[in-house]
Amino acid sequence: MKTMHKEHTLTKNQQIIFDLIDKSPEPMKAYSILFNVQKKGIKAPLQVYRALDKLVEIGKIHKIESRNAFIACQNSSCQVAKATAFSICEMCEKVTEISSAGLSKYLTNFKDKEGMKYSKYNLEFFGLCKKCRT
Amino acid sequence: MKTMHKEHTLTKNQQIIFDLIDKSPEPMKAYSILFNVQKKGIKAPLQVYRALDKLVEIGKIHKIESRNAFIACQNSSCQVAKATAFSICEMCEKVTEISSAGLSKYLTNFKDKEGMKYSKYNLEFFGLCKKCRT
DNA sequence: TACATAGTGTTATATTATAACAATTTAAAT
DNA sequence: ATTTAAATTGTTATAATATAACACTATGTA
Repeated sequence: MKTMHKEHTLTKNQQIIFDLIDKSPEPMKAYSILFNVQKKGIKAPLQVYRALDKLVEIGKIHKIESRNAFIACQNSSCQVAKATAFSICEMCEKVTEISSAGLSKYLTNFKDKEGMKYSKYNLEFFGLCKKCRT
Repeated sequence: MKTMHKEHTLTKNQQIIFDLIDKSPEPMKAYSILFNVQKKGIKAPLQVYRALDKLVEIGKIHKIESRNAFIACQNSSCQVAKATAFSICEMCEKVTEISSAGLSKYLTNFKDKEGMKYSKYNLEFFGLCKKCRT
């Protein structure tokens, strides 16, 4: 078997939208995506949101909740985990996905006061990126 | 000195909106807040959003980003920290603020690949609450 | 083939949030 | 007490984000 993950063959709309997000250096907002794919025949918000929903579901992209924006996954394990962490620069809005085994181990093993553990989480760190700090 | 924190005396609108959120057993959405305070003379979305912005800024409430909803702070240290963590039940939408010294210590000491540390973060855990698990 | 599931295209609308501007209140500093 | 700056308010309008509903089409699989 080549892989453990189901191969999600993307549909036309999903592929168009994924390609756009994937080559963007920064998170993209839904209506900016819409504007950019109109020449490819995707004309309505719902077409964009449906593709975004699916891409998020299968882990190809993530939503940056505090920014209502979408970024391509940098980390193959997200296809199964739904456990995400990002650093966000409050000056230039640069977003970087964090893939730290230590962090994810700590968070998946974290127990709340009732002893409950969580395999799904989203963590957003805020600060100034290297460039903006200098 | 009684306290280290500046006392933010809330204005009328801020107090009305804080009281409403504080006595709500669940996170409240902006337009639900608006509906509930109209009898008190707050008539426009902007009046609500302005109060919400201020209350978030001074740490009296927090925004649950994945739900676009607001919850009163359960944890006095938020007035200074802006470092928040929540558990969210995906079934009943119950939200609980997590205050764990261990977790906050781990996260504020966490270093990314470039050695960068972050004092501001927001973490949302997802799962099923005690009630919904049974 | 036939059936179920997922995806599409479309119109309309719901929900969340901010812009701009004039007036008023508050805090603090003379 | 008076002046001044900063914050808050009230208001109208509008921007930005997201979903409902419905008819139709494509795809995978039994």
